[in-house]
This record gives sequence, C-alpha cells and structure tokens, in this order.
Amino acid sequence: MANIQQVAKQAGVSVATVSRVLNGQNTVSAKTKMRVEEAIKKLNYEPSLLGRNLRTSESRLLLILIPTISNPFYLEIIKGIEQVAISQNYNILLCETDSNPQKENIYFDLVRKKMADGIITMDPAVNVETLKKLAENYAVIQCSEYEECTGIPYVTIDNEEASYRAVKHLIQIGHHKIALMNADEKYLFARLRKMGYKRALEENGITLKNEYIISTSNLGFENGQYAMKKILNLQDRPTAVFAVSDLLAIGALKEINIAGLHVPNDIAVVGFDKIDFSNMTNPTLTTIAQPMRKMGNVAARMLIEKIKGEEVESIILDHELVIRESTSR
Amino acid sequence: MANIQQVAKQAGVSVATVSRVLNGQNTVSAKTKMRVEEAIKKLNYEPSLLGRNLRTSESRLLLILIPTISNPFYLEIIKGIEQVAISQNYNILLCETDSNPQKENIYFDLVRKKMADGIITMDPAVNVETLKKLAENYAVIQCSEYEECTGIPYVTIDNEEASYRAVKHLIQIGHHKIALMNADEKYLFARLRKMGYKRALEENGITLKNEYIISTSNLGFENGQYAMKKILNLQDRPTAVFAVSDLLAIGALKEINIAGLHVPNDIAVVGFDKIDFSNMTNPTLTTIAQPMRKMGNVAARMLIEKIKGEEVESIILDHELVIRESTSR
DNA sequence: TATAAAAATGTAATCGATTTCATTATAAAA
DNA sequence: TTTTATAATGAAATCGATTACATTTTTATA
Repeated sequence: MANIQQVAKQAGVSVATVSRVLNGQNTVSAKTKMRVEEAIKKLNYEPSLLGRNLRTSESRLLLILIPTISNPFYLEIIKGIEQVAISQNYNILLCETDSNPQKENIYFDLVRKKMADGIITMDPAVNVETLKKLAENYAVIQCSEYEECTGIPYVTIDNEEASYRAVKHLIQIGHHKIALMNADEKYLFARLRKMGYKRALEENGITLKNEYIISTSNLGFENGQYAMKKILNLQDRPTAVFAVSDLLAIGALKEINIAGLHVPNDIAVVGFDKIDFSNMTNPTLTTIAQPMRKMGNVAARMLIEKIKGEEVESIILDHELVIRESTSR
Repeated sequence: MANIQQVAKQAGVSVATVSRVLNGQNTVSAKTKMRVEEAIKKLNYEPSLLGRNLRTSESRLLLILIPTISNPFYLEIIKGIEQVAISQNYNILLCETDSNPQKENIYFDLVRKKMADGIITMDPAVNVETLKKLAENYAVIQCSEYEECTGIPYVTIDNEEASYRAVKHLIQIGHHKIALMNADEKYLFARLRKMGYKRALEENGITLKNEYIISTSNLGFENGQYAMKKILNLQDRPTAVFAVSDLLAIGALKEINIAGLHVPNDIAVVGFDKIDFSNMTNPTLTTIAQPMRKMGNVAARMLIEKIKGEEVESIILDHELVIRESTSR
C-alpha cells in the first residue's frame, strides 16, 4: 500500500505539495494538483490517519459510554450524537460498561492514551472519583444521567418536574392510590423523580404511603415484574403505578395481566422514556418522552466545543407527557 | 502532558529503555526499571497510542457494521464479539449503517485509512461490489447474514434447516394452514428460510398456497402488523404464522390481539432470533434461537486470525427451537 | 526591462512511540 | 588478572503524515 512519499515521487513533486492537495489548500496550481491527483489514483493511495493524527495530536474519535446496549432508551440519544459527530467529521465509538469499573477503565484508557478525543458518559455513577480526575485533563460530558458535584458539564431534563407531571396526570384521571416503582436512590434521577412524585401527592392532599414506593436495583423488565408482584400483594392495592422506566412498566404490564387484571381499568400504568417498544405493548404505554435525539445533538455539540478548549455550560431540555392506552378508559 | 522523552530524561535513561519497560521486556535491570516506573508515576505519563500505532502499523480497533442498533437481535452477537476482542487486546467500534452506502463508506474509509484493523459486517447486501473490493486488501468477515459469491469468510447458522424445523413443529401440533411472513428475497437468508418452509410442507403432503407467503421490506414491528393485517383478511385464514424475525412476530401478536383473536388457540405464532423481548410478550413467543454469543465469539476470532494474515474457513453453527406459549395449548 | 510583490513549491523539523544495531557494563571462564 | 560471553543500555532510523520557513517561479507594477 502506497504512502505519501511514493505519491510525491510518482507525481514529481514534494510530499508537502501532496499534503496540500490532500487537505484542499488553494496554494497549489491547477496543473500540479491534477498531476498529484492522477498519482493518487494510479497508486490507489489512501492517506493514513495514523500519521495525520499523530502529527495533529487528535483522533477525531468520540467515546459514548452506556451501561448496556440492551436498553433501547439509549438508541435515539446515540443517533442524535452520531448526527452531530459525523457532520463535524468525528466518528463515534459505542462502549458498553455494564457499570463495571474495570470495563469502564478500558475506555477511559483510550482517551488517556490519545486514541479518542473525548467522552460522553450516560452512567457517571460507576466511579465518580475516577471520572472527575479524568475530566481534569480530558474532554468529558454527562448526558441524561449525571452527578451534580463533579463540575462536569451535563445535558438532561428536569426529572423532578417530569415525574410531577406524570403523577399529576394519574391524579387528574381520578387515581389516589398511586405506587412509585423507582430505581435505586443512589442515582440522582431516582431521588429527583421521587421528589416530583411527592410534590404531586402533597399538592393534591394525598398522604404518602411508604409501602407504595418500591425500589428496584435495575431498570429492566424482570425488575418490573418482580416489583409489580410486590405491589399486587399489598393489602390496600394501588389503582395506578408510575414506573421510572418503560422496561419496568412493561414488566408491570405483564404481571398485571398474569394476575388476571386489566390495564387501565383495574390498574393504570405510566412509564418513562418512550422507547420504541412502549408503543408495541398491549395496551400501549403512557410515558414521559425525553427529547432524546436533541439530547444527543446537544451532548455531541458540547463535547466538541470542550475538545476545542471552549467553556461549556450545562443544559436542561424540555420533556413531554405522552398519553396512550395504559391510562385512558 | 508528558511524552516518552520527558520520562527518559526524568529517569536519566534513553527512550529505548523507557519503551522496554513499557512493553515489559525483561532486558532491563530491576534497578533501572524502578527508576523508570517512578518517573512515569511522577510525570503522570500515559503512552500515546497514536505514536505506537503509527510505528507498529496497527490500530487494534475492530469495526462492527450493523444495519441498525434498534434491532435487539444484534445485541448478543456484539457481546460475543466484544468478549473475544477485549481478551485479545482489541477494541470494538459499533457502526450503524442504516443500510446506506454513504454511511457504510464512512466506516470502510476508517479501515482504508488504517484507523481500524478490520470489519465484521452483518449487512453485506448494501454494496456487495465495494465490500468485495475492500476484502481484497483488508480483513473482512461476514456474520449471520452473508453473500456466498464474494469469497469473504462468514459465520452463520443453517437457515434452511432452522426454518424447516420451525414449520415442522407447527405441523406436528396439528396445523396445516401455515403462513410464512418472510423478508425481501434479495436477502439470502430469506430465500433459504422459504426453502425450509417449502420442504416441511412438502414432506407432510401439504400443498403450498402462494397467498400464504407474505414478503415485508423490513423486519420491524410495524411490518409485522401490516403483514398480519393482510393475513387476517385472507378468506381461508391460516391457523399458524411463521415469522422470520421476532419483531415481525410481535407485530403479528399485537394485530391478532386487536382482531379479538387468541394466540395460540386461534392462531399460533413462531418467531426467529430469540431476542430478549420475545420472552416479555403475552403470550411468550416460540422462536428459533441462534447461538448469538457464540456466533460473535467465532466472528471475532476469525477476524483476528485474518488480520494476522492467516487463512480462515467459513463456519456454520447450530441453532435451537425454543417452544413457548405462542404455540402451546 | 528591471524590480517588487505574490504565488507555488520544496526542505526539513516534528508528532511519540518502537526497534535495529552498536556500545558499554557486568558476570563467567580461563 | 585477563579474556570472553552475556546482559543492559543508548543512538539513531523509522512509521506517515503536517507545517513553518526558505526558496523558486510567476505575475504585476513602475
């Protein structure tokens, strides 16, 4: 495979001139440019990014850290990131961490060792200290899920308000006995969503019942089933469930079905995220739509600015309540 | 940020010695090694992979090309690939092509320009000629979906046999009127699965009805709904449906439900792929399990061998029929 | 036509590592 | 102690590009 030297030789010019043609600089005469282009074609030459990147000290690779690729919630965010990245000549590297510090470290290393220019993380909780230290020397952005105290810029929605609106919707259609299927409170979003839940109840004079709040270690389908079983066994059974992820909600749906009850007539269900599958269930799921594509766009833009050394501010985006069959009669 | 020169200076040795310590060569005396390691720690030094990779002419990056990340079918394969890749000190880059030649070319370019060492493609149909040409000079492996004529090594299952077994299962539980919800026959797997379907019917003396075979442009949920609508409108309605993807099958499930019919009592349904969601539906879905993790493992191993310049042979793996509620009474 | 200014091109340093070959220090053998 | 073999280290080339600066060629101006 040819390199720039051979192209220069073939075209009868210096490597500098070839490089100029390659980078579209206009200081090359039309005649020379043609000769170089012919040589490139003849030798089937492809410039090595390794050489270029070493010289320019960049890789034009962005890392996206997600806990797991099996959660469809990330899909649209990733597309949003990719959209901006590609348009700015960056490529993205999808990295699944399984929330495992060791795996995470493999990807952090890629940044430390200059093979990637920056990181967008959607699971900052794994190892906050390491992340914080990394962010001192490298470009890091938090997306969707974030840690406030790190000083690392983030883009997210107002989780407290979103949760408040979901619960308020349930109250408005007549529910008083509303369960909250929440994530572990080590996550900021879980704490915020609980606050929104509480506020909606308080404002409507409903007393909070602690047994109506169930925590799950994970946001998956099975966790939803498990949590719903618990809820169904309560002696004063709730008539509505607000789950903080669609997968949890879909698990709940299934379990309610198994119990021979009807959604929404016996129990109404609200999810969170508006993943594709939330529209494929029976009944379709009422849920909170995060502006995922936009969130991805913004995160990518922030990261690229950060890479360029600019100051970036955290951003909070709007959300939306999507009402579907699981809460309508 | 420090480089190898500064480390050498700090430790009072040459860069060669630092490099030796970095690469764990045993020709360095214990005393010197310690001095170098102290210098590394003191300067917070991280070796640049750009420098190393340029010198060694490798990137240790593998590209995985998938049509879309929203199809859960790829999840487990990707994990399988990652498992082997990480263990051999490679990193993977997940690339969504949307079956779009332009997007595909961005990723091919990464290989041509030495930023990636090889490609595993799960959607070779996009641009067979380009792929073939790429494979002449670079390491390429086809995984799951493949083109026979390209001469590019592949790993897959026996699609004809898998399809045969799915349909035979339906026949064994008493069905004669079996619809096939197939993909576009431009795909090899679609042609093979149709052959398996035919063989099962023939062997059991069932005449093939052309109106029972529906082609969909895509393997998604909506396509399944749409195709099922067509099937439900047939005057001699089938009592069973074999869909060549779980997403199609889930779409069918939904549509049958809407029509007020029961699965499996009125219509039995079989899917293909055993994606996670196939166990979350109501009823759970009978489906063909591809050994996805293993397929990923094998594909990665094949690619790495190819990168090392070894000859690799195509491989066909076993599959399995998983019987669940959608075909049991 | 001579001279100055602008455009085109080339030379060589550089990015940060690895690695070959030469050299020096150390240990073993005579 | 001297010689020889071996281990440890260093100097410098190399990977393939970009780019500052120097030089040559061309064009414009007087």
